Amino acid sequence: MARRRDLADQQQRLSAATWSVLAERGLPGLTLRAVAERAGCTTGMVLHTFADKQALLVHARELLHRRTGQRADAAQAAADTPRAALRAVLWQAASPTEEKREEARVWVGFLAAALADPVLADLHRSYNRRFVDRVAALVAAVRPDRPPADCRATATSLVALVEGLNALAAVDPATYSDQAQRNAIDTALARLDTRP
Amino acid sequence: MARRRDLADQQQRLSAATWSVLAERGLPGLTLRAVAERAGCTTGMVLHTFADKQALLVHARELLHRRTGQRADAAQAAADTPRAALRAVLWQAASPTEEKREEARVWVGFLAAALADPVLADLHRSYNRRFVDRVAALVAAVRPDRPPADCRATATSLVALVEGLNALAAVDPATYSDQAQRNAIDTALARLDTRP
DNA sequence: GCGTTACCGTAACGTACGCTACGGACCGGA
DNA sequence: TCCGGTCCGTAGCGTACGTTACGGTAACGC
Repeated sequence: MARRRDLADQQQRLSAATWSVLAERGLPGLTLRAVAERAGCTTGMVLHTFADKQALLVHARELLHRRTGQRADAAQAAADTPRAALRAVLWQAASPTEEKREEARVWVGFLAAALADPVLADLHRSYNRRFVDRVAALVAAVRPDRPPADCRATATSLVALVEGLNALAAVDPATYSDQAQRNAIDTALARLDTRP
Repeated sequence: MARRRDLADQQQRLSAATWSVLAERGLPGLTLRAVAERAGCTTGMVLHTFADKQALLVHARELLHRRTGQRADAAQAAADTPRAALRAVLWQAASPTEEKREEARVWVGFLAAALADPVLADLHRSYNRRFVDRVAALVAAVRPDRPPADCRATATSLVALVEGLNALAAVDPATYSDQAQRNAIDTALARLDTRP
């Protein structure tokens, strides 16, 4: 036996480097060389940690999901009412900080990549549906009187609104300012009260 | 003098080929060779018509805007009331047909490209703001009693919802079915009645 | 009809990509 | 201390990209 490495740690660091490059240079700028440079190693090490570029992409996509999922968990747990939880989850999905704008850019990059990569498309669908499920459960908690199908429709609509705000704010933060985003979400949420 | 060519026609045909490749292979698959093959010519002709690849991209982006703009014009003109016009414009922006799904894919591609290309980012902002202006004017026509700032906020929210639906439906048409999209838009529009 | 000129196909250049083969470096065990 | 195996940096392969240079070709004016 000899030299042992922390595989998980390397994967995480390389995923973070991948993400950083994605956010900064966009999808076309995401090359193994750029990732290696950002991570402070060589392409050899990158391809010893991940079998190929697609494996790296998949792992970075999972990392993005984990980050947003954890933040959603935290927002949900910190709220004391279902209504506050729903609002907190949607607000955190919007992008008030620079860090989350970066996430939004990466998200858009992966969305575009999913259009041509079936594996990434599967991941996107899976993660997005999980997000819809989460929101639908919260909507059902806020309005237990509504049929589940209604809650699900409302949830898909809310998710589309939030992701649309995120995507548009990534390119035009002036038009889709933080305040505009929160305003849009709150207005959409107000419908939960006024309708039967 | 000698051989004259129809520059505008060539630009249009090459833009269409660019768009077709974009929709089918995504942004990474958009190469000058692929465009030339799709257009039935060579890369030499492509680069005699457009100075470089970016010029081709810019022209294709303008073409996308022109198509969606024309369809919005038609939808708006065919409606007899402001409310019907607003609904028609938003519905046509959503993607009920395969042709518009293609447009949605191209739109997502250009959105991602805009994250790394300042020129495309400028174009995106310009076109998107024009769309927001159009929707805001329609909202103001439906509810003349509301202050313009309110109409604009509602418009940005509606645009974010529509573009979010488009983007998500491009990758997951099962979850974001045509009916789900129209349902979401109509529900958002219903707010125009119920609120003061 | 013929020369001139605009036009475009051909071919290739330089670059950067994903990926691989190989050899040295490093570390745990004896 | 030395051995053996694991690990990773180096170098380079083949490919495909954007772009360019050049020569052939087709059309217009005279």
